[in-house]
Amino acid sequence: MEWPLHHAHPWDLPEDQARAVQQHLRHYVRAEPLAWQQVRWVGGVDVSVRGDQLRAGIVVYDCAQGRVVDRAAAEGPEPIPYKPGFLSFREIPRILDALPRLHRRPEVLLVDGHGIAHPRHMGIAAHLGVLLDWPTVGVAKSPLVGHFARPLKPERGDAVPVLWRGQTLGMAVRTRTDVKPVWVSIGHRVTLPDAVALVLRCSRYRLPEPIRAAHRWAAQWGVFDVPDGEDETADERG
DNA sequence: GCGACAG
DNA sequence: ATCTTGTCGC
Repeated sequence: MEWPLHHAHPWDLPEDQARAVQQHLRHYVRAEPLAWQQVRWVGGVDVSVRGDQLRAGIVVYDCAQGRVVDRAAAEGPEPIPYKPGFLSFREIPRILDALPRLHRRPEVLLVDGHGIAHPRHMGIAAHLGVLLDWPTVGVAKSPLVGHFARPLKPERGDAVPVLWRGQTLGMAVRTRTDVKPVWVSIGHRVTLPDAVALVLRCSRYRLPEPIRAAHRWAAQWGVFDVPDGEDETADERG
């Protein structure tokens, strides 16, 4: 399955050039409505680390059936060490390796990490979205920049704007009562309210099901194929 | 200058 | 991210 790249660029860049790439790409982010009520196939993207190796795991979660219907993975050496603000340069290359191995095209991708809630508005979800020109949402487990507009209520469903330098960059969302919130921000081609609604719709626990599944799948080293009999034949018979 | 800092 | 047992609570 093809995933054409837009605004492609090198990945092995010194920090100042990586920063320049981010400053450039931020201008291509678009906020568009996404009919989240009608979305059926939601992608989950995550990367796991083992020693000096990275493994990207991508799943396609069928909201109608409530299960994973496709998955793909890719492994490779650690490109650069982790540096706050430059996560995408470390993880996206492996994600791009895994994507073409999918059989099913997700309508939107939920990415483990921030979208535009980033010092230069170029968190991993925004970066991936612009490269693919495909809808993406960032779902992070901890903040990178910004502060709450008001305290967050303990009940599932509450959400507060995350403000930074006079702008709303995302929302802290309580996906489960009495559990630490997640930080949701747009990646590309979605609006913030739609992103929050979608995240809530596919969350049973703290993290959305597609990301939970991608997390488990990314940690399953050495396997790259789809789960047996889960997708190919059904896809061909449409 | 100092502290903070997704995964 | 990863290294890791038990433990508290629904």
